[in-house]
Amino acid sequence: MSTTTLLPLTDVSACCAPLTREPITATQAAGLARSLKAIADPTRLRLISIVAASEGQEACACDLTEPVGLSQSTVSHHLKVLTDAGFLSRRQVGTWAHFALVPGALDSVARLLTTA
Amino acid sequence: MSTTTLLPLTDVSACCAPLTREPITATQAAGLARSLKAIADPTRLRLISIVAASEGQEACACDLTEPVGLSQSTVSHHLKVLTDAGFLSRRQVGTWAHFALVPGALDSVARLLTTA
DNA sequence: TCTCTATATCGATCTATGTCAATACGTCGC
DNA sequence: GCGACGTATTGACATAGATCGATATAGAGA
Repeated sequence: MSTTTLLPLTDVSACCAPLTREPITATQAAGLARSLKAIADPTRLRLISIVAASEGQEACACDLTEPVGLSQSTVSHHLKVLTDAGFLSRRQVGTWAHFALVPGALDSVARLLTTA
Repeated sequence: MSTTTLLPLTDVSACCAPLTREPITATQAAGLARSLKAIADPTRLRLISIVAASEGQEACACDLTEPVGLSQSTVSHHLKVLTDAGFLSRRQVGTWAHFALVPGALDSVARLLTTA
């Protein structure tokens, strides 16, 4: 797995009709499910939340391990999942890795779930 | 497992601050993750979509098995997951089971993901 | 009551995933 | 170049979850 260079969020937002307008296709469902799976984890939600609440909606990886109370490798894995899914972006600054919220990524998912 | 009488969506919507305002607690993250896990599945998204697009946003279970192309027991299981999570409601009509969208359930999740 | 039909539950299996320890990779300062 | 440090990757393990066939349950009708 891992290096799947896919742009799930792009696909998802390309689909225009909200979930509740008309039956979605299997392909659309798979795409949206992939995005939702990426954020359907307590740790990843907390990571997103911490990043989002940081200065400039960006945080160093070194500041993310301690708050969630998991090992460094596990946090790194979660950050990769979120980055691959298009919710976070990664910026390398010397030895440090900075993660930032991708603007609109969460919103495009939220929009698909909105019935109104 | 199974008969866990919990009201995840109520808990979730009780939490007011959106995900990106300030770091959410582990408990809040767990609750939201549980709701998201319930809809982070292609089949369940399709079931929701079919129900939502039906007359009165309600559909008979008998009409849900064929469209998703899975066994009856699997579809029944998915419907139970969605019902337990508070996204669908179940109404018994004789032998038939009718499932309907719970108004506002998807929206309350969507609202938590919205950054604006 | 008996049977048919619709739905739910059970048991089993296979896959996906969260987690960690250990290790590899890359960058910085000396 | 070398060692220290931050991060990513690998391998292993345990648990959760998706799926199915078989069975149980329950209501409808004859």
